[in-house]
Amino acid sequence: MSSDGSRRRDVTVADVAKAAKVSKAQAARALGNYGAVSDDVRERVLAAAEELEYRPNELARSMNTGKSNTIGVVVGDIENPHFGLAMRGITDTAKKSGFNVILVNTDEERAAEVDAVRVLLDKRVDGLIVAPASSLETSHLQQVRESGRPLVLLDRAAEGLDVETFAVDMGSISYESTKYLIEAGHRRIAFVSTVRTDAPYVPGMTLDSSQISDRLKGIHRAFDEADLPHPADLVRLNAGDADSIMRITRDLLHGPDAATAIIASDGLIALSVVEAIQESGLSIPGDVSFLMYDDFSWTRLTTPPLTVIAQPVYDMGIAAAAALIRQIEGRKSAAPTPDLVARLIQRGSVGAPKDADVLSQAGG
Amino acid sequence: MSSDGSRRRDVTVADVAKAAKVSKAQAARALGNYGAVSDDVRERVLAAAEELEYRPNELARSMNTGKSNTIGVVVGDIENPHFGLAMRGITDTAKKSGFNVILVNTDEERAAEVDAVRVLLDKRVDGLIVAPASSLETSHLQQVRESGRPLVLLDRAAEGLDVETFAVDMGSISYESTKYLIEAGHRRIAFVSTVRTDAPYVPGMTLDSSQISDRLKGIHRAFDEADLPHPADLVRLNAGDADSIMRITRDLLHGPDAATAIIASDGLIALSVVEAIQESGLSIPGDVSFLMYDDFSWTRLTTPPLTVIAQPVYDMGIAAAAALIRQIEGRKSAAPTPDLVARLIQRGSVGAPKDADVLSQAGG
DNA sequence: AATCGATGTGAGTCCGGTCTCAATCCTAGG
DNA sequence: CCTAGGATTGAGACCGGACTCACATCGATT
Repeated sequence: MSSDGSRRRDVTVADVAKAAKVSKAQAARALGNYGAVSDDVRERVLAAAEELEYRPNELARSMNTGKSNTIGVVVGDIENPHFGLAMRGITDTAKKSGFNVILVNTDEERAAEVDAVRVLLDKRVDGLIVAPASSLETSHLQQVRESGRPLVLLDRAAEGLDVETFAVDMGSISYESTKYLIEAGHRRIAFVSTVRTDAPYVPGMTLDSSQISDRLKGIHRAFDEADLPHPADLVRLNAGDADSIMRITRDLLHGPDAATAIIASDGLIALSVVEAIQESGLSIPGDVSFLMYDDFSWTRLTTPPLTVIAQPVYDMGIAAAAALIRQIEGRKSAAPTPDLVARLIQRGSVGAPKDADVLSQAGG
Repeated sequence: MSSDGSRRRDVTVADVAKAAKVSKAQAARALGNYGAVSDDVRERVLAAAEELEYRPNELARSMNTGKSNTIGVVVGDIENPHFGLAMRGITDTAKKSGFNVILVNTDEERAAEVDAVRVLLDKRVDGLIVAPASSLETSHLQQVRESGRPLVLLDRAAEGLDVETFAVDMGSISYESTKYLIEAGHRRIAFVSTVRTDAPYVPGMTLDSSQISDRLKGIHRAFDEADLPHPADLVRLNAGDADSIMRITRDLLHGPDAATAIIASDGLIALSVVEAIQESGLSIPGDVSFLMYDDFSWTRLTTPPLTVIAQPVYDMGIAAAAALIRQIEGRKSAAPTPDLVARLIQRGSVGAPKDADVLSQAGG
């Protein structure tokens, strides 16, 4: 079908052996560099291999070594730079140890994730890195464990699953950030996240995402500590596409009980929130303060530059891959897990609320 | 090593066959859904498979079908949202046809790319999508062709290689954009790119990247057509890390012959260029006009929003994957290649040059 | 009732490597 | 000169499915 002969049968050890006039076993030994081979044979085999442009079939090799030198990575959305960067950390690390990476995107759908894990297992990857869409329904991850293949989690934890997890401590950074906002005078602090829920938010409800639960707990803790009521009405989940996020934002900014600060749960949300704020003709931080998760480069270019919560995403990718590979190779944990801490980077998007007095009265 | 028994041997057809008290062949037929199998046997086999939690070994299957249902993707930098988005298009399309994607990042190093291609071929991927780091040195891609395995190119063309390529026509969009800048009064239009060269830029020199050559040709054409000299001194290649880009930008903005407009070759460059402009205390477009490739969401959030050249990156990914899969499945090109055209999106970062008169005199 | 084609079925081969095992070759020690 | 023991070597099993082939089985045809 294609221009030249096309389906040239691959050269195999047997072909090389024949060309070098030795047995298949000897050729395999010379090529695989194992067992005992005389210099004479080795030379002839290697020459023949070179001549025939022999390339070992990794599939066949994997089949009886049981190792594929491949790791599977399952993420929600590779289009999100958060994962793009983590992926970079993973592939960089994998390459160093001679591993390849199969990437599966789940669109944050649990069904897709279950499927992805199954397919990767069927493909006999040596291990899996998963950023679980749900922290609660983890039976498919449990199955990975049962299959005996190494698994590490990225970005999010999974309930009741004894697995190495590489994510930052969301509770403490959320607490810290909220405290920062409260100290700046904010009482009406909104939190916008894509996490899906069946019911509307009520404090303490069980959420699918450990990340988001932890962040909410952090917010809660900061409010409790300041002896202030936690404005549960400002927690907006189920923020899906750009339109819905903009609608939510407009809603938050509207009315007498408007939010004075908004925390965007990720970079994608941030884009739409900021856009909606700008479209409303409001200024940051004059009218609304703004805080977002992930320190993307562009956050320095807006006017004002945005105050962000930086997560060591690249390092998380590296750490996850390193740990997984260590497990695959059956080595004991040598280096302790590097501490993956998030940092609040104060730039220009957080200020005092416009009508601080009115609000503090309403709050107290 | 891990909590429970760990290395449980995988369940094979033979195991299922034994449990169902039929021959391995019959079990295989029932499971693989081919050949003739009586209802009785099928039932027993499926029940046994269920009971034993049988999962076919895709490796073994691939080995004698010769199909791995896997495609390899080789890109320069997955961290770059440009590729992140393309990757999304690829994985979405691949999944629909039951293909998995092995991703290799080359860091735009040709050596890494050569290696990546070899490894993927060894892994017996069914086809390859490559965004070649170099449009000139393409012998490794030629080898892919010779191996008979399908190959399509993404984002960049490769000299003298008869392969389906999915990229926008850089020449015309570059021409159009330059013309737009010239008509706005600009004569000193700078172009900043990461492309590596051994020698400093001279018009018409051979570049490693077809993309960049085409863009430069477009710029050239626009200048020629306007009967203006093309300011070759403002073409700045080898813009590597953020620091060097910022240095280049400061340099372009400095002195009597400063640039009045800057075109950033990609999103990463754009970030540093804009940052440098802002740091210099200059305003866009008051002091400098700015134009960049790729329409990332954040470009709408800066003040002013940035004028960009939008490329249908996601669609390019989809088209590339669809074409590759079509080739793999040996089907004839059904739908014609969708036209992948770039669009100039005028927002707020291009205006008239500050001292238009002075410059037009200098230009004419 | 003998024949024929359409199932059903099991034994065994093959894919392309890795690896075991027994046989053969060499060389140094006795 | 003979032999023990390590170095070489080739035959063949094996990994886990897919698939070929020869051999039943069985209802339908004439």
